[in-house]
Amino acid sequence: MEIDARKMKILQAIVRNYLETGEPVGSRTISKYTDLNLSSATIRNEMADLEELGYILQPHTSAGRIPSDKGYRLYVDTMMAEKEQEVNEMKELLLEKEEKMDAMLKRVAKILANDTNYAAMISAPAVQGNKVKFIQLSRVDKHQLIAVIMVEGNIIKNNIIHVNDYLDDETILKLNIMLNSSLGGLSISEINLAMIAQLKHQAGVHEDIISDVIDAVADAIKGNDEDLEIYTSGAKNIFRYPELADNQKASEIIDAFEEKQMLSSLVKETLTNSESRGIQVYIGEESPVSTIKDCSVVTATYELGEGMRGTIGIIGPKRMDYEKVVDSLKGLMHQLDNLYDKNE
Amino acid sequence: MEIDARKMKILQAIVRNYLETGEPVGSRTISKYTDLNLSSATIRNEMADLEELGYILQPHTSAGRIPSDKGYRLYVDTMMAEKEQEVNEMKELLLEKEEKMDAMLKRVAKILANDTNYAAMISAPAVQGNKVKFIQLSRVDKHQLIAVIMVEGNIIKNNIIHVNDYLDDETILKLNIMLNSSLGGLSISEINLAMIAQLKHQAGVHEDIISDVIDAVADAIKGNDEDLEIYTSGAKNIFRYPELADNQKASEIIDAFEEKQMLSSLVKETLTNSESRGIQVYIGEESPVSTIKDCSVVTATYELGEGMRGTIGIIGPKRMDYEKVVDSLKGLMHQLDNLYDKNE
DNA sequence: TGTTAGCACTCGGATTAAATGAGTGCTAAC
DNA sequence: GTTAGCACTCATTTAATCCGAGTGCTAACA
Repeated sequence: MEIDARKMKILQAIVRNYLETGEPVGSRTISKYTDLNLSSATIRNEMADLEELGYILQPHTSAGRIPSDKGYRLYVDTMMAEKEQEVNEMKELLLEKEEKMDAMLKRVAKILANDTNYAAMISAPAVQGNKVKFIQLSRVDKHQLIAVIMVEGNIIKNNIIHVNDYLDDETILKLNIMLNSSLGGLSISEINLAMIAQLKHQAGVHEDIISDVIDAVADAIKGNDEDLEIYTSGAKNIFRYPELADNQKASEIIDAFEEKQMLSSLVKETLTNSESRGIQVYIGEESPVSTIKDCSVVTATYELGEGMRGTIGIIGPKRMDYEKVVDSLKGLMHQLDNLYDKNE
Repeated sequence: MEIDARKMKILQAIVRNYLETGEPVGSRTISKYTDLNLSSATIRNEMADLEELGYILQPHTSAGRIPSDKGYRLYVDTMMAEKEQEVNEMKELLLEKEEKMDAMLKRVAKILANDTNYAAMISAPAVQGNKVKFIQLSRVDKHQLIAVIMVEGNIIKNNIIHVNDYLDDETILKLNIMLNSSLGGLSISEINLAMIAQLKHQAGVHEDIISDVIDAVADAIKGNDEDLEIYTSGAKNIFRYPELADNQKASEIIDAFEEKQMLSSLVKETLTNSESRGIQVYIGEESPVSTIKDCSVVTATYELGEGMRGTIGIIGPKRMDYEKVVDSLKGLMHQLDNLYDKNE
């Protein structure tokens, strides 16, 4: 058996209705809901077929039908296809340039959560492949140096380096010149072992320090994989949806939101999956994070200049308003792009 | 009517029993629970008195009694008095020196939450009154300077300063010397307007920059009041306690945990209240944060070297195991102190 | 005067039973 | 292929009932 146009229409009606109400939907409802002008009996026949095909299911005998993951998937896919061309004009979110990246990200998450009534997360742009803009080594006191490293996108890292021997001003100056001239403008992938060996050689007796500095640089450029910074907002929104609000489930979801590294697998998956910059939808079990398998996740990849990519995500019940969420995310992606242009 | 020794013992028994079970406790239970050897009838009489005094209350007629906020308060106060001298030996929490302050704090919160089965929060040490250890201005490119400020306790702040005119190396060097010699070793309270005016005067045409740097320094030393950094862990633990786990309450508590600035009033209150370094208990409505008025909060102030004080807190149901929590916090405070000594 | 046994009474929560009604599958007629 | 009709199912709602923990009060006791 194949799914035909009419079945598709009925499926869509079922999904839409279920998104609204959260209640299983019956044949009579659908027969009034659609413009098909079919009796409930006919709908019932079609629904039986749809069930056999696995797109919908019955929570129990004599209840209406709800969409299965597969049903949601089909719905989302066709909806996304329709949205493909559509240039989206959403209301301006008033994103202004803010000095601090983290404050901005927190704000974005908050706006998104408020706007959609779902939970929102955003990952700080990973600076993978980013280029070194500025390096400086300074002496704080006898045994402490501080390394300041700035990479493209004005992200700054500091590392404290402990040294045994006192370094005089001249040596430090030399090291600084050396570091900047050899590493400035390079990205992590361009800094290879040969170069490091060369640097160490040049540094002579100070090769330990160079090695520490290089580590710091590497750290700054690649951004530690594990502690991808993730900001969240609106976790409390899950309590709006009874199907997520029972203790067991809520507890798991809240935990995922608090121990943010659980979400990082989601971010990673999104970043690798997205060819350039797509919107992705994970429905229920499809999600890489097992503790939120009763939720759906809609993610978007944003790009702040070359190479600086991050992920925005909306997490809500499976019956989330995919259409609205996709719109919101698209609008936001757009704005983040603009923001970067203005920033430069 | 006054509360006498026997009433006190009965109140303690009621509180303890309620902490364990979470159920209202009746006279019969208490008559067996205590070593007073009194019949339930006698206990009933005493309980009627305790109720009249406001230490306990009945959720409804023909239910047992539960402690009122006032009852908890009395219980906690007497318990704390007993603990006053007691030097506490708790199991080592394996706190090791970690390079990054924030990672350490997150870990402490996590340990605490796991250890107690309540929710935990910790605020980063506020650097109030801290002294400037090192200031450096460097040129990143034509129009960008970066100011690196390190204060005691190795906390580093970076500020990017935009300038219109190009500053040559010599000027920057001069500014650096000037800044370090005039501000080094001073705390915010010691940097006054006269000094700033003097600095600006010295800087001549570059007074704008000085002004920016001073701002950055002020920022670094005092740490912005609003964004006290707060780390939390174990929010999901609230679901262990049915009296907190209903949608409405859980939602509010979770929100407070996510929008951490709500907790900052708690931190501030704690820091100002604590003469030197006490443990404080806020029961129910006593808490400065209204959204967690169904919880109790136990806070401790820790000190990492002079002037760097932060707050650790445990948030749980009113029937929390105050004794254990106070012990845990005391142990942790102790360890944080040690940590600092080792760090230096 | 303080303590205790006994008893009637209260009331929330659990248990059970019945009623309700939304929704289904199937059949037969159009 | 569509539809009306009907018997059947079953989660949910409502009402009725029971149960028992716990109380307050009184009278007797030490």
